Amino acid sequence: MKQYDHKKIEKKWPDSAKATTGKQVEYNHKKIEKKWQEKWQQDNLYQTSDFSSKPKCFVLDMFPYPSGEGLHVGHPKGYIATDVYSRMKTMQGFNVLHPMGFDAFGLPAENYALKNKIHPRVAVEKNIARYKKQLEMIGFNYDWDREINTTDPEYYKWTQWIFLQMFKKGLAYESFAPINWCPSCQTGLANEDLEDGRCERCSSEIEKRPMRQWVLKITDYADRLLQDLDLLDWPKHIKESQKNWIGRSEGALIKFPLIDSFKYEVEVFTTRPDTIFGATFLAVSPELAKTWFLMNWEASVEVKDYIDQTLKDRAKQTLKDNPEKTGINSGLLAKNPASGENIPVWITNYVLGDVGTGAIMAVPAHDDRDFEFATKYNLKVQEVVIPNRIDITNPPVAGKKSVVRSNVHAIVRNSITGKILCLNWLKHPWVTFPMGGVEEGEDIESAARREVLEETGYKNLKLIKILGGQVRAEYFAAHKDENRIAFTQAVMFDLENEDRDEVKTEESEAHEVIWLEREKIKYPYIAHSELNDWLSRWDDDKKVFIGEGVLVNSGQFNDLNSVEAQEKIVEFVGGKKTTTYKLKDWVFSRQRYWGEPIPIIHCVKCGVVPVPEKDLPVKLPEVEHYEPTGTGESPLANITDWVNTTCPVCGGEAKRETNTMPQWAGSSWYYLRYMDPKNKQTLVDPLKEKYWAPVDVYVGGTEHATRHLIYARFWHKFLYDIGVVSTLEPFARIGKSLGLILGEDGKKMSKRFGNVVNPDEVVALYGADTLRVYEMFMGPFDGEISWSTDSMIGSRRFLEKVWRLQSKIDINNQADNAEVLVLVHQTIKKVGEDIESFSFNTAISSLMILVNKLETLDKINLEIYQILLKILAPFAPHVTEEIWQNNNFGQESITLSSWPSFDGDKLSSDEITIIIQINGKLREKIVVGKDLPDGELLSKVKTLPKVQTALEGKVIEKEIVVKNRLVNFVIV
RNA sequence: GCCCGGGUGGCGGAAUUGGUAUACGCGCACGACUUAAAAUCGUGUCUCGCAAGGGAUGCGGGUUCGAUUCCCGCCCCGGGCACCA
Repeated sequence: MKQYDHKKIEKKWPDSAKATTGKQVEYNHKKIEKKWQEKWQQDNLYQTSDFSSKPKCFVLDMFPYPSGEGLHVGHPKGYIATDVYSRMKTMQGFNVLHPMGFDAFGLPAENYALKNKIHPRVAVEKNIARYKKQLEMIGFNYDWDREINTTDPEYYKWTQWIFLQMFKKGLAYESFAPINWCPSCQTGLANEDLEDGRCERCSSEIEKRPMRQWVLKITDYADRLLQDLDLLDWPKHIKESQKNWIGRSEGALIKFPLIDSFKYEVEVFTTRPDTIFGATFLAVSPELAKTWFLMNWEASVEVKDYIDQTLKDRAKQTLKDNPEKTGINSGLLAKNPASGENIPVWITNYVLGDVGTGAIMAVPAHDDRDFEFATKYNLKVQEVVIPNRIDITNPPVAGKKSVVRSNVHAIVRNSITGKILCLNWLKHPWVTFPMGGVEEGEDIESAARREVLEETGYKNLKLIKILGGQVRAEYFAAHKDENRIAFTQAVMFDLENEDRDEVKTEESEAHEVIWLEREKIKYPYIAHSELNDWLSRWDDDKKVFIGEGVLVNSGQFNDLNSVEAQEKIVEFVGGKKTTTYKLKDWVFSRQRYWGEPIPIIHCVKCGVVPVPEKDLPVKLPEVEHYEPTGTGESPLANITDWVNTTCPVCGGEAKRETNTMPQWAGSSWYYLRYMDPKNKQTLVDPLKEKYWAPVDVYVGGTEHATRHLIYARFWHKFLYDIGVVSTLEPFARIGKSLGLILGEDGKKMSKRFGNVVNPDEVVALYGADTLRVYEMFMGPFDGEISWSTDSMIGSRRFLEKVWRLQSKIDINNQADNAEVLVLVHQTIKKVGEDIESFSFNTAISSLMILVNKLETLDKINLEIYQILLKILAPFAPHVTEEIWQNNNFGQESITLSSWPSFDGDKLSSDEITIIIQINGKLREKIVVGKDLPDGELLSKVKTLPKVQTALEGKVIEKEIVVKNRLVNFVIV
């Protein structure tokens, strides 16, 4: 394959290229881009003013975490998108806020500093400077006066302030429960920081460690976080992730009293109260069982040992493991509040202490895990819900009497041919298995054998298996003129030999015996609506029915639909409808140096005391050593000057809290600070907040779907509750999530794979405008796409074409080319709509189509060329600015010009191409005037030679005309 | 296992209130310019067929005058959750 020689391309744009009057100047991005970037800066072109008569638009990027490696070409993709979007919005007359800042606290920065033996503060400053330089090269329209940095004490003062407000409301609390501990990062982590039971940063296996932690009560907001997703214009998959993460499940709390001298009621949480009659034992977590010791439960030694051992194993086991289910009979009996039966209480490792109530009612017939356990320990399995099928080909007929029957289906297989024995009914359009009613006192297998013998004469059958429990079905039995409600079981046999008795005449007159291939055995060809149930049980022995159905063996609730029965049963057993969540409170302290100090003081006398607001910020002390201690204490604990303080309440001896906040603290509210970045009195001025909030468009990667985006929503809702912000949600819209740019090899761009492409090189080679156009054109914004420096040439060629069109401008050209005019209006419309919907790739494609068209003309109307420049400007601000100003198209920057509008009447031309189809196949095209009446169109079309040949000697059954689009002749 | 999203040329991809499938770009081939090459410009580029015409949007059915688009059943890929009761 031929490779472009980039060095040679570069020679084409030497730095020395000079403008010559009257002559075409070469497009030299090196000269143009730097010049305009400096000029824009000088003119404060991108300074945003608070308040304006214009409508506001807040466009936000997820701010970067400045790593030591600098930017690769994947990073700017999202920034380019918001830049394009915000530039268009500015031209459309909005007062746009498009800020940038840096999120720099946390482990990556600290680890980088440790590795390179420089102080994190110094490292962060250096990295930020590098990032800013790289960003500036691409020509973004940020208002750098509003830059923020989460590690700036003037910023984190307010992060600490929010924490204090939460503390005051009881939403920040100390916990001593076991938490996730990363032995490599030497810190506790939140649930959100894990990936498959490993540390999301370093992939170490996580241990459970009991230790003192600050925790934020995000669970108080679980329901609102879930509900208010409906208010958001976000991509489906992000909402979906949040939904899954919050993990709401509705069910009921039901009490099972113990029948024992140990008086206690075991409360269980279940999502399936309808199955309670099938609850044949209770399964209790060892964590819960252990608490019973405190209530004077006299357990046997074996039981105590089991509990201790299981708890020990659990501490060691990684979160991902699904160990073999074990358990022990506690010796206790509980009363099933629905059936009244006494059922055993088992202590098991498959019930978790921190989910629900730590105990479940086990329904082995309708839950895979309970079934597995019951099978292992030989516990009773009681079926209480069965599938309910209505025969759609033979539905019950209204007004006919209904008969309830107990039925059997016999599935007989010829063990040599594999074919299945069926009956072809002679007076009805049915094919069925041998079948019939089960007689009083008859077992299911005998009934099946009897039916096979009576109906087909075969007598030597070997039982293979009974296909699970009953299935309820409703159908109309035409041969008996009655509706049936049949409770049916199926029995499978192998035919041992062909020995066969004579069958009665009435049977042989009703149906003939046929043998069918297994592939033929499908509903509705086989007229049993239960068939799919049989088929799914056919090869699969373990069959637990977890679906919706009809209740059986459930006393007064029999025959009820299982979903409808839920509420009634909860009421019957005195249970309580309730809701649980997977979301856990946010473990908020880290035992590391580089984070916001938690503004709390521990006083010997007064206990936990918040730092008074006037003393904020609690600054991170300057230290020599900031390595993690590994003891579960933060490195700050060793800085005695800093740690030792006086209690703000009693003035006595006190120590500062030494844990720091997690990386996600600063980013949970940063968008608010952009509205008012320098305010010393308050987090954000309420008037400014009211003006700018909410963020109109937010852009960033999917990896933040369940952390940053949940945390920020949580903090925002809290700030709403205490009156700091005025909107329910922080980010109204996430247009599309940002798809990664992979390396040319299809792998994630990383130093490790040696596939990193640096934007500096690419900008030097092709220019920032080409980079911007290319990244937007590569593919759909939310798609994951491999980088290709070779493919960039297309975007460069496009900009060069635009550049060359300058020579064709003709002020006297009257723009009377109707075709071009239509295209221009279509392009204005499409580019505007596509940028709005983040479909940048198709916006550029339509710009290319316009440019290709203009290139075919000898002269270009000035106005049309200006329109082209304007709608291209958001993508390629430098080159369009250069052309704009060089030709004196305006006194000011093209950025300050207004977005062109399109004329709805000019979106289609007066001449329309109509396609002509014969039987739906394209046969001919014709150009006619717009809105030509159907009759005229048809007669015109029929004169076309191709149409005439096609229609010759044929009868036209139908003529379909779709206005301004097509004619279709249906012929025989 | 449950829940989302997706499958279209050699490649990135376009087109869905059902109406010309493969826009735009890359690549490739040929041609023009050039001593030559690069760049640039032009032409061609789903597939079978000389043509007429046929076939193709993961697979199999269905609805329709007409299906990439809607319905049913599968297969595969990506993602979220997961002993969550």
